[in-house]
Amino acid sequence: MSHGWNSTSASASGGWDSGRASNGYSRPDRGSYRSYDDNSRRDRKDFGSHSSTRGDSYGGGYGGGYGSSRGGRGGGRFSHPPPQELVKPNWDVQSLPTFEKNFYIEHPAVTSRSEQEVNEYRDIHEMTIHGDGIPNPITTFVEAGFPDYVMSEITKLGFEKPTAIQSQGWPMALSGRDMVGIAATGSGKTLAYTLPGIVHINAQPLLQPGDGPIVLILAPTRELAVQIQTECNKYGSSSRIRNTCVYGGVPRGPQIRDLKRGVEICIATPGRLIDMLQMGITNLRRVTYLVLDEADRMLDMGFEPQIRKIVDQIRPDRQTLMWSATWPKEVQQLARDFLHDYIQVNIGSLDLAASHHIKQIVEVIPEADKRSRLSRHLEQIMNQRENKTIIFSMTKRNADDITRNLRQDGWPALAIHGDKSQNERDWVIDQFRDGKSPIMVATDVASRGLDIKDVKFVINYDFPNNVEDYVHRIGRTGRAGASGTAITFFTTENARSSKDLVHILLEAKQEIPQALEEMARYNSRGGGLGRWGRGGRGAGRGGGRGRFGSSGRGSGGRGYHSGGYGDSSYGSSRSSSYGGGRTNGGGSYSRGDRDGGYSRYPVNGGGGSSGGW
DNA sequence: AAAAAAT
Repeated sequence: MSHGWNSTSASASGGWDSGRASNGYSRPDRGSYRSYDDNSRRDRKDFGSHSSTRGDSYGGGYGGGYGSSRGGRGGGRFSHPPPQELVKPNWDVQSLPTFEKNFYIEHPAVTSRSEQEVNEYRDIHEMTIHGDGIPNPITTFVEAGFPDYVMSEITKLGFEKPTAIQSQGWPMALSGRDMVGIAATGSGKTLAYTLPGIVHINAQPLLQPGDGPIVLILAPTRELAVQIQTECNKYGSSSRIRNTCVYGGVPRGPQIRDLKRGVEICIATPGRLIDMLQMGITNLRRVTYLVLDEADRMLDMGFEPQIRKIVDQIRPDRQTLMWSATWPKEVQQLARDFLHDYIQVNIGSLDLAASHHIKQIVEVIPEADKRSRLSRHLEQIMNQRENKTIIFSMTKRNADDITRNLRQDGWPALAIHGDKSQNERDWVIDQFRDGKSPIMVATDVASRGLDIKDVKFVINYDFPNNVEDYVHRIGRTGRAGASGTAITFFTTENARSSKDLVHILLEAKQEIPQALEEMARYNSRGGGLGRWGRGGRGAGRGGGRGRFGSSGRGSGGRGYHSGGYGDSSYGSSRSSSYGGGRTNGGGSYSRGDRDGGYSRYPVNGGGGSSGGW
């Protein structure tokens, strides 16, 4: 192919053969990846300035056969050849340049830890591991042995301890092994793979003209991709690691410019990346660290063909890290196809609602009552100090309708869904994240992966199509061990999900409204555990239950107090007192002054927030 | 019947 895909022609065009010696890079002894830190940073800085003067000077260096058609303008906007189908290269691993991927030097404190101590630590953090040769978890940042420039960022951000997924995931990832991590978003997953990624990058040859990224991170939604980029920016900047985020819905230009200038990290949603590859804007020949984030979601969204197409373009001896919130057999298959001899860590019980700290309230009501019921809930919620709320609807249209109604009623609500421009989507997320607008109405675009702090309430205005989505939606609250409340409107239309929902509530030891129980009893669909626990999707515990978690820890003991867990407000009394005609818990909210911002909400809970329910 | 994602 003209792409120079086979390694011979690739190295001829300079893409592969970036020769360490020639660019001044030399890897220090295996002693520690800490020690080459200074050296490589200096190099990167130098390169940085070189890169900024690049202009159109190295146009000819890459793209093989494309050179001539680009009319001599390096970044020419209209000079790309027509897209070409991607062909899977005939990988000959032997002839590819070698690369380093094992950087892990175990800290003495970690080495000296007894097996019992390690097991105890894993136990406390609800961690299960699968596979051979899994390194011990680290328990402090120091034990992870990150280079100083990473450490200083960690210190700067004021984290105290690694999260569970980080403490086990870092040594696994740093050791160069392929790995699977099963953990909810918000568990610190992003850092669990980006920091080792940065270490990986700093051990690779410096960027040469025409090089693609070293680290590729694939994510299912644009919002998630942006979220990941934000993390990368925090830690990559001090080591001059460049990244770009490639996703649809926004102009290609800036992304093309970034890719052509060269990046170490590329975060992408599949479609736009394939677009870029087909246009020959970049290539994946240099990728040696591949991350598939939210793998279950990507499969749910039908991305499998695209993912395969992309992964085909990456050398097979790469390091691959796959992350997922669940472990259904489709994801397992993907792991078998893309990973070699992988090791795995699961955090927490995969059982639903892994979230016993999320209070789940289900209200069986007629469709027509939803609107007024929502208002009442919001009156209560907005009286509280912490009141970030996501309202989920089934359709984009309904999301708009709900938002309009709320705004008419004076609530500061913003909507996000797939028909909004990317600009608006980003803006809405920002407003919501920063707490400038405490109510976000969303479709399932926001049901998974979004990691927004302090979401205290999730309201399922419409019940989702399936219980997996239900679980993911309610998982937007109660993040990182915080408390949260999910309120779900359930109508007779949803009866076919009643059994599944009852099962979830049972498992999470939540109250089950009688009406729901009856529906479940008379509704024959599914039988037994319904979709859950059949070993198929969702909880996907391979063979029945108990593979991770619920049989042992997780389900029973931890921290569930029937009643006043978390916020005092949603106490056990709510089901009886709620709806009894009370419309205003504390009296301080008054209707009618729309457009007044939301400063009218009491800022410190003074409005009697604990009275209502 | 719906949402997301490349246009």
